Amino acid sequence: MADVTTGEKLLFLTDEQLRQGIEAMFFAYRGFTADPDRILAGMAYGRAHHRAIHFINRAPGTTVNNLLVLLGVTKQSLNRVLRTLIEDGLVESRVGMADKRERHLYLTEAGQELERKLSDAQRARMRAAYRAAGPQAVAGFRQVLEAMMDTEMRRKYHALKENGA
Amino acid sequence: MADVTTGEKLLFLTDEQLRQGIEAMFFAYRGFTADPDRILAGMAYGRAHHRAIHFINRAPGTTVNNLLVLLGVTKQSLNRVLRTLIEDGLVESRVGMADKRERHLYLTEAGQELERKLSDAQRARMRAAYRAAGPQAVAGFRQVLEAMMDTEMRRKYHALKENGA
DNA sequence: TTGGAAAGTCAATAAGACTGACTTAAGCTG
DNA sequence: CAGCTTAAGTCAGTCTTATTGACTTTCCAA
Repeated sequence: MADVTTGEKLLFLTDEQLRQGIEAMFFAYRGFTADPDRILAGMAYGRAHHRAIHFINRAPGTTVNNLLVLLGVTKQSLNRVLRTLIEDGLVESRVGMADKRERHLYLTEAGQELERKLSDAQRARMRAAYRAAGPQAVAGFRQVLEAMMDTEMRRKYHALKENGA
Repeated sequence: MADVTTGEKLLFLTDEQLRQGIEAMFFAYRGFTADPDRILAGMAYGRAHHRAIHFINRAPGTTVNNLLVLLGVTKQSLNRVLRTLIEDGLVESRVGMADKRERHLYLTEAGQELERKLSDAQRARMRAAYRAAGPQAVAGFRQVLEAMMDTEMRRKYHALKENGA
């Protein structure tokens, strides 16, 4: 019976429990993106723009290459998004001081305003979920999510936390 | 100071904490979909096919309309995916007994085999994350995810659980 | 000074989604 | 029975986000 691990652990590692976790992730992620998606639907922007804006706000001065890796997209993909954001005056691209090949990205006033609008909506939902579930649940939530990341992404996640802390 | 809620709750409801939660969701979801995506990349299928297969397996005999709402896509979108799956012999579509307008969807042997392959990979990651985080964390994880869903989706999530339990 | 890295661009392609319009078949209801 | 509604399926066109591949410009560094 207790061939793999303790009885307590066996209880929640059944296929059924794991499937429920998978479905919870699926449905929750839909909720997670729903509010920003709604806001962006009106403008000429999509989820890709939101992600770029989020991470530029989070790590101001980040380079294009940095952002590329963080978002997990190709240069060409990001460039299209970035170009419209720069043209529309939401993002500023400054030539690097030390290395002039690099471009450092910053949100303009207008960019920060949109960022606030988007993240306000997303944080409101997050806050409600956190409140409903309680502090202990939140700690567990964070632990499981972190364990679910690829090693490389976990590294980047922590790097961002240092930044914002 | 304690104007909104208790001190204990204030601690983890700072903007910074919420932002970290948002980023954790983003990075974890990437990990969550990475394994099935890799498997499907070789074949002519994508994430949309995976989702259809998952839910048909989960609720065998479900109707097209049911699946539509569950996945949150349009009829035309689902139909393209479903058509290829039926053509390739992974999904079977049976005319309804009670209502002949309805089509009930089932996985064939081949469909079940692919489902197993995909969900094995996804469950392996889930299992590893659950093990690493521990039982208490898992309970919290589930609570927060559930609180994050839209009401309608939470209803559907519970309906599926009844089904599979 | 030359090789390689960072950024940017052009072109072609694909998956996955959308709207809108329309057909077919079948159920329901007055 | 006639007529409205519902479930499914299809055709056509569009959009966003992503891809690969090829190429240029700029510039750092050995």
